[in-house]
Amino acid sequence: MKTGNVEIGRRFERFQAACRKAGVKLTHQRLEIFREIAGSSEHPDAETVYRGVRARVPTVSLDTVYRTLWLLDGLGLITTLGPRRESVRFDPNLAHHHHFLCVQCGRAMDFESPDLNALSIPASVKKFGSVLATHVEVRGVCAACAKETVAGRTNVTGRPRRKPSKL
Amino acid sequence: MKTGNVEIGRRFERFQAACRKAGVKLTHQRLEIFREIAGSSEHPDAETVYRGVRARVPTVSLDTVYRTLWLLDGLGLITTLGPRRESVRFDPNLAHHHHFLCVQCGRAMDFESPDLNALSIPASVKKFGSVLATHVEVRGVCAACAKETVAGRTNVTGRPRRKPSKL
DNA sequence: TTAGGTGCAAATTCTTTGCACCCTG
DNA sequence: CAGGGTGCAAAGAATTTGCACCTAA
Repeated sequence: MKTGNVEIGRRFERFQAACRKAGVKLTHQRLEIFREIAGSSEHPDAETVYRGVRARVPTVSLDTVYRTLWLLDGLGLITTLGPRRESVRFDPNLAHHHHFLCVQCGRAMDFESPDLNALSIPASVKKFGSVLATHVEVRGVCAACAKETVAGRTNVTGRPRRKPSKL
Repeated sequence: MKTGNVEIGRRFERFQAACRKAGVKLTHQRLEIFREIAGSSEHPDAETVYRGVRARVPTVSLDTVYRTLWLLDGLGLITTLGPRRESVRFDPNLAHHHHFLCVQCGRAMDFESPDLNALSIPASVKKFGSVLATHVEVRGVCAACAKETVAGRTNVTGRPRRKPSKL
């Protein structure tokens, strides 16, 4: 899975511009960590990124990778898969349904929609494997969090609090 | 968020039938753990289920909750949100895209689809909060895993291996 | 210069495992 | 009665934090 050079270049520009705008420093480590992730269409975890970066910057620390990854996430330069920095959650609702996920507190709400149940998946997906289920994931900020977010701080720092806001 | 009694009853029957069919014992703890999760439309994590069950069965242990939850998952009685027992993964692809998630190995593949990008979300979702993004999550078994799964063992035991199959 | 970044090591939290005893089928 | 299931305590992993030194702007 390779990503075109043109696209990678674009991602770098976006990165540098975002750093400037957000007033965060453009360090060697950040550059290399970004390079590591921007160049792949894999969905690496922190450990994997760490291993890759260490090949070029032997002194980086795993926690810098974590901080940078969350920084990039905060800057909107990358996203995460699934629930955000929360552990696995279980869902007893076996009816076909969909989720609204709050990106602040991690809360998940169910909703139903016959239209969405009837989604047709592009044929190209079949080449990945056999399909068991399909659902729509909507991300946003839930009403409760929107209210709390007084001054719109976005915590771009890459230093998350351990429990963002346990439900 | 409450779930109707009829539906709960149905879930219990399904549970007992599934246990019988899979040949796993129907213990007091399992019943109570199932009751705890079947009765809510929250999406609790293991810790939350544990607290709830402990109110009725003071001696349950957290690890029994974990085992039972994964057992229920293995039996197809509940599902999980997001990636399956994997840590957070990051995605550098900012283009609107969708995911195919392998339920065996956790690998995620991107795919694009103008049709899916154009999904219209039901108006009822707006009451949850503001929508930032929407994407489709397809779950299935990837080609690689399908090949490996020789005898179709589904690991219903609830005793997962620590690293199911690190990508 | 100087506030923001970094590396290190220790702390935390979340999960899983080993094992002896217990209970369902 | 037998083998799966359970609780406990300890091991392991994945993340985060405190802090003193370093460096981009």
